[in-house]
Amino acid sequence: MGLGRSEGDGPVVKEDGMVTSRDVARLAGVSQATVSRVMSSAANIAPETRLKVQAAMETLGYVPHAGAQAMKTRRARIIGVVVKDITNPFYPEVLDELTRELDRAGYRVVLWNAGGGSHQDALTAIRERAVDGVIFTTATGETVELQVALEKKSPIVLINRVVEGFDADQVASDNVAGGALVADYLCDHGRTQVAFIGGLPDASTSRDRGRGFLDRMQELGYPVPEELRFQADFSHDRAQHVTGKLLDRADRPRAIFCANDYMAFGAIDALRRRGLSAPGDCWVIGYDDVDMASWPSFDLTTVRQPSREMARSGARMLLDRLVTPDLPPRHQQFPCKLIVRGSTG
Amino acid sequence: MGLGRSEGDGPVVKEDGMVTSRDVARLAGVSQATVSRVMSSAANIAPETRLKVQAAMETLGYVPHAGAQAMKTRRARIIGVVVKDITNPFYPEVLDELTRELDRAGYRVVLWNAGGGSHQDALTAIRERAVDGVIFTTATGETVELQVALEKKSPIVLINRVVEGFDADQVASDNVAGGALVADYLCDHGRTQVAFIGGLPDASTSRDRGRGFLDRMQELGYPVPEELRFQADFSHDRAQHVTGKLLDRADRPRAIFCANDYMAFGAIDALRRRGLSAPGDCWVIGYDDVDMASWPSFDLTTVRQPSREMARSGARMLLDRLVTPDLPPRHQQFPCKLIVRGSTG
DNA sequence: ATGCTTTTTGTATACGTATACAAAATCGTT
DNA sequence: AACGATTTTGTATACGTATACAAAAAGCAT
Repeated sequence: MGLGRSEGDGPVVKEDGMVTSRDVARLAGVSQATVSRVMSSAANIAPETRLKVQAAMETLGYVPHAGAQAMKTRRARIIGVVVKDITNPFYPEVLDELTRELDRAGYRVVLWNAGGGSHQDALTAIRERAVDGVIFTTATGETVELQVALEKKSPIVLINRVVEGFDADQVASDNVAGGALVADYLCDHGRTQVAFIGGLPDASTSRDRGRGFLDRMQELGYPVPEELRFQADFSHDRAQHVTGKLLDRADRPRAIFCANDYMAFGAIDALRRRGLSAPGDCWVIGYDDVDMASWPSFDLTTVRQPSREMARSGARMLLDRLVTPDLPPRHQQFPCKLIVRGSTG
Repeated sequence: MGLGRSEGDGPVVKEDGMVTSRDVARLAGVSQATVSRVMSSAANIAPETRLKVQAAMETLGYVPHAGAQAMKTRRARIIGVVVKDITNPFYPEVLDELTRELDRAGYRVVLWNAGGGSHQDALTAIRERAVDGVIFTTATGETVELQVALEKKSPIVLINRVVEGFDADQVASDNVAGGALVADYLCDHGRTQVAFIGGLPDASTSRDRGRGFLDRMQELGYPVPEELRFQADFSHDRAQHVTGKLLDRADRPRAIFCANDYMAFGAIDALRRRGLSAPGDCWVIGYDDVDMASWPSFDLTTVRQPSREMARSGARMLLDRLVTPDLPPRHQQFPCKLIVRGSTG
């Protein structure tokens, strides 16, 4: 074993600015392998060697190359998160929680927002080993691609929206029960002529909330007629527009249930635009209980789903799966709760 | 050159699932280098070879390994974006635009949200070559670290918040002028006893908007007394709280200017909580003109800054810099415009 | 056909790190 | 002091891709 520097005496810093473990080795007078071992700290290293190496890393400002590490370790330490409309305040809350949880676990987060190709690109990113796994918050009809990905054992978790019969980890709230809660509440208060504004027809959230609500209304003897059911793509503006048309009808409904809060805000805005208000002229109920729902400006009655908890749980499922790929898929469902506020009653 | 397969005849798919360019080469009966050339399409390739290779890629489902590519090309094709509070609706709008623009350019986006270490970790990510550059939307006092990073020629762009004397690309709106606009408007309408709610004292946006506003009020002969100036950390809740205290005073101010819309919503909420309203009991003015500001529920008078355009511009600056690292730093400033709505006048 | 230029392809290597294996150093025991 | 066990370190190589260089093939004019 050499007595002096094992790694020769080249320039310590190249014009490129990149400092490699070899540079550190050279300065510390050890082999590159030893530097690597100091980094992964676990190994057997003589205390003085460790100090020498750490000093060299310090002076050179060594930072390992993420790509090289990813190649060797087969882990990128990056998680992808797919979202469809980050402008809907529900998603920032979920993202807030996801970034915190993943950050805590030492992962970075790649964000896909909107863009038709988001879901597909996220799956590609897994195959490129650019990300270790992906959390989908807005899965819908792309079941085929997802299925293919699953068969390749891609670590995937669905949160919020869920795909039936899809054998991956999934986290959702009990949307059917949540929808039913709303029906019960409205009927209890004698509001039986009501409208429903759904989101996207192929989103499980919208479907289940609608089903739970509409089925229960029917059970209770007050079926919601077709002409009082709408789809507004989870968009504030479309919900506002739809509600506007509803309000212009001769037989104005006495309550509107929206499949999420964001659309409920649109409904309230439609009322306000006409000089009307909730609950005076029409009750409005949302779903999610985003922070804004509790603001005095909206004071929205809504079904609370534990969004942040769901996010955390989804993140942890994914992290678990990265450690133990053969874990049986888990489907987790959180209970919901009706939060009564000023937009009703 | 060899007649048969140049890459031997190992297994075509390993248990790992990873398909490498070597596997493709083997199947297509060419060398790994040729596969690589087909990928980078630019090179000289015989049409039939290209087809053979493409077919092989297709059947094997080849996707290049991001880490390996990053290592060779010294480009990760990832851009970092740092945000402080994604829950503030201003940032989702900026993010929406950034993700679109960067996606279009073939870049993925790593998001840092909150967390004291965000800024620092983003800089580390550059040195790890995990990202090619970073867009900071919430730069404040970490000037030293930024300066160090800059000296290492790290591609950095600041948008929204800006750091004086910092020689990197920066995109902002003319916040001083914007603040002055508000002062002019209020005085024009005889509202001279006014309060100011700032964000964070070390955020350029808050500082400049405050300065523009307060200086102009003074110039016009209506200095805003110290006890009507507040800091509410750009938070809805704190602004609501501060406004509450303002409203409880004997000499209630006749208008409140908030350094961003999010806080203005808090101010409006404070009014509503007390059964008061804008503009009846107190005018409220915000800054940013986020989508929500135009919702009937808020109908907020505000200073519009072209947030989305700023985001796009910042993204392009960064992309330019990646191509031409020695570009002289550009400071871009967008003009602002007062948007008068129902919360005043 | 011959010799030339141009296109196409293969060989070899580098990027920066992690790790299996072997060599060296250290330690403890007798 | 000598030997074996243990700790520490170095050597060599692999991860998957891109590319400089050289070799082969193809094209073209004579």
